[in-house]
Amino acid sequence: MDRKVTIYDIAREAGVSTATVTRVVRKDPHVSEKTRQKVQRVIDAHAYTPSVSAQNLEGGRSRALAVVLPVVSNLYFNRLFDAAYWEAEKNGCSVRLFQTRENQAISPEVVSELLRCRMDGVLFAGSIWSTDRGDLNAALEKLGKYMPVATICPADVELDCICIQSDLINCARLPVRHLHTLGHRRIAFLGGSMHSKDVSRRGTGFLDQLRRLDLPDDPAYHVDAGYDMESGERAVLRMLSGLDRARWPSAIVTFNDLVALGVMKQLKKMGLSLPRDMAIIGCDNQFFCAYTDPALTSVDLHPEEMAQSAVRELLLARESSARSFAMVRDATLVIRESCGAHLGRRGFGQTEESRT
Amino acid sequence: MDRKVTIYDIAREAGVSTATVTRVVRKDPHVSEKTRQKVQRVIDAHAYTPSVSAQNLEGGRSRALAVVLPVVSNLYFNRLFDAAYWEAEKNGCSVRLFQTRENQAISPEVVSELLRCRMDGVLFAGSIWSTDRGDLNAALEKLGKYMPVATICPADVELDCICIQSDLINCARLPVRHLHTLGHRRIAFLGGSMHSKDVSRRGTGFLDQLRRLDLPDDPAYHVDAGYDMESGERAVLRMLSGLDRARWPSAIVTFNDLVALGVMKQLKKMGLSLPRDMAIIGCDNQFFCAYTDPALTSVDLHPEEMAQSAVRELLLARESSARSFAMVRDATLVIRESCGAHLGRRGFGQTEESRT
DNA sequence: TTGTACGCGTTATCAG
DNA sequence: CTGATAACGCGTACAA
Repeated sequence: MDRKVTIYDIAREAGVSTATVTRVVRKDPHVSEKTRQKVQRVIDAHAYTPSVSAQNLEGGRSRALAVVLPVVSNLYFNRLFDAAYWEAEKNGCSVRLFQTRENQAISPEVVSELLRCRMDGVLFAGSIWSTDRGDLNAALEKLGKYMPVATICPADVELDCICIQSDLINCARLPVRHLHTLGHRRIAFLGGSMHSKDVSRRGTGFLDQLRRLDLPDDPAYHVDAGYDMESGERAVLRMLSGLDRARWPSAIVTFNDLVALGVMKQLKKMGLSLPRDMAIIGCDNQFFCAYTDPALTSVDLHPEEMAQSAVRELLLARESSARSFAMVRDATLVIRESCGAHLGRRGFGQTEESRT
Repeated sequence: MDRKVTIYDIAREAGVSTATVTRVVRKDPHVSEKTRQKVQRVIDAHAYTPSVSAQNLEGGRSRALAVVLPVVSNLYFNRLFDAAYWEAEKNGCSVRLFQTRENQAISPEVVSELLRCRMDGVLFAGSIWSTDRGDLNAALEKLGKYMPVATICPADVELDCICIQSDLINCARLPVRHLHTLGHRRIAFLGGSMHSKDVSRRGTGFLDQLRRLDLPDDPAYHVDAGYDMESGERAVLRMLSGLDRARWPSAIVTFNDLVALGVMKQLKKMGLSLPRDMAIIGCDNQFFCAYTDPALTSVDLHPEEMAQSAVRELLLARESSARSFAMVRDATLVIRESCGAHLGRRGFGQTEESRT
C-alpha cells in the first residue's frame, strides 16, 4: 500500500506553501491564475485529496450524521434509512449507520461510539423506547450535550430532543373505521403486544379505537405475537383454534405487513377465501402489498418523510442552538383488495352478532 | 453544545501527563494501580472518550471498511450489507455505506470519497460491471494502491482485486434442470437483458443451459425488462400477448424474485392457475418466497456468505500484502411449490411440442 | 497574492 | 513507572 500523498508533498512539488495548496483546493479566489494552474496540475498528477480525519480534527466537526436502528434489512428501517441518507447527502453531509440488532435497549457502547466519532447529529429510530425511561433520558441528555438528537418515536413519548412522532392515532383509527364502514364488527388484532409496554403502542391504540366505535373488545381477539411472518401464522392459528366458528372475527388488523403475510398464508391453508371469509389490513404499506393475493390494504406511516424531516431538523439544530420539539406526519390508509372494499359495502357477521 | 473534553483536560485534572492518560485508556499494564485509579476516576467523571479523528490521523488508518452498492433498500443488497456489517464488527471494524443509486457506473466522486476517508478497505457489490472496462480497471487500480479492494461480481469478470464471484453457472443450470426434470420443454426467461452487457449475465447463462439440454431457444421467450415487479408484469403480458396459446412456454425463469412477483400477479389476472398452467422460478430466495401463492421456488446465491468472505479477505489483505484472487460460493435451488414439484413429475407441453 | 506558524486530539518514542 | 515532545495532515490567523 502506498503512503497517501499529503498537502506537504503537493506544496513541495509545486514550490508553494501548504496554505496556497489549501486555497487552490478550497477554490479561494485570492490566488493568481498562474499559481492556481501550477498547483492544480500537481494535485491532479497525484490525485491528491485532503484527509477527512485531519479536516475533522481541525474543524472540530465531522459533517456526518448517525442513524441508529435495530436492522437495515428490515423493510421499514431500510426505507427510513435510505431517505435519511439522501436527504443528508443533498446537504453535503454523510450518514453513518449503527445497528443495535435485537438489542432493544440503547446501549452504552453505541452512545460512546457516537461520542468517539464526534457525530454532527444522531437520529434514533425504533425499539429504543423499551429502554428503561430513566436510562433512556440519561443517555439522550448525555448525547444532547454534544450533538443534536432526533428520534422517530411513538406520539406519547415525551423526550428532551427533536421528536418526529409516528401518527399512532390514525394508524389505529383508519383501519378500524374502514372495516367498520364495510360492516365489520368483530375485529381482531395480531402481532406485537397489547400491553402498553409494547414498543409501538400499536395494540393499545387499536383497543382505543374499538372502544370509540363501541365495538366488542373480545380478549380472544388478540394474542400476543412477534413482528414477522411466522408470528402471524402461529397467532392466527392459535386465535381461531380456540374459538367457535360463530365467534370468529370477520376482520384482522395486523401489527405490520409481514405479520399479515403470515396470517394470509395460514388462512388460505385453512381453506378460507380472502377477502370473502376474512378481511385483512396490514401496516407499513410495503412494496409487496400490491402483489399479495389479494392485494393487501395497509397503513402508510411515511417513514421516508419522517426521516427527511428528522435530518433537516438535525442539520438546522447544528447551526442554531439545539431545541426540542415534536412534529407528526399523518398516517394514511392505502386501500387495496384485502378487505373487499372494491366489492362494495357489505355486512359481515351481522347476523351472529348481538347488537349492543 | 459543550466542547468535547480532551485528553489534555483529563491529564490536567488528574495531575498527570497525556501519555499516562493514554496508557490508562489503552489498558497499558505499565501504570501503577494508584495512578490508574486516580486517572480512571477523572475519565469516568467526564465520560471522556478519545476522538476517532485524532486517532485516525495519528495512526494513519480508520479501522473502517467501505461497502459500495446501488441501494440498501434493495432486498439482495441489504442482506449482503447486513452480513458485511456484522462480520466487520466481529473483527472490531466499522462499516461505512456508500450508495451509488441508479448511477450504475463507479463514479469518480465515490472513488475520491473513499480516498478522502482513508478507508481500510472497500467492497463493491452490484452494477459497477456495466462501467466501461477500461475505466473500471483504472478506478480499481487507483484505489488498490491505497487500500485492499474486493468485489462481488459475475464469474466471468477478471479484475485485479479480491473477487468473490456469484455462481453464474448454477444460478442458470439449477432452475433449467429442475424444470426439465419436471417435464418442461418450453422455458422462458424474463427480466434484465439477454444481451451480454447485462450486469449479472443471468440471461446469457440461461441461454447456455437451454442449449446444453437441447431445449428450444425461442426468441419470443425472452423480452428484455427491468428488475422489479412492474417489469415482470409488463414483460409477461408482452410475451404472451404476442404468442399463440399453443406456443406459450410452460415455465418461466425470472431474473429475480421481484420480477417473479409481478409475473405471478399478471398471470393470475389473466386467469391462469399456478403452478398448473405455468411454473415459475425466481432468484435470490427472498424472505417472501415462502409466502407467495403458490410459494416461490428460487435460487439462493448466498449473498451473506459472499459478503462475509469478502470482509474477511479484506481484513486479511490489510495486514499482509494485497493479493488478488477469486472464489465462488455455490448457488442452491430452494424448491417450493411454484413449479409443482410437490405434485410429482409431469409432462408439460409435450404434445404440442415438436421433438427435435 | 503568498508564506509562516500554530492548534486540533492522539499516540509513540525516548528520556528520566 | 512517568513525563516531555514530536509527529499525524490540515486549515487559518496573521504577517509579509
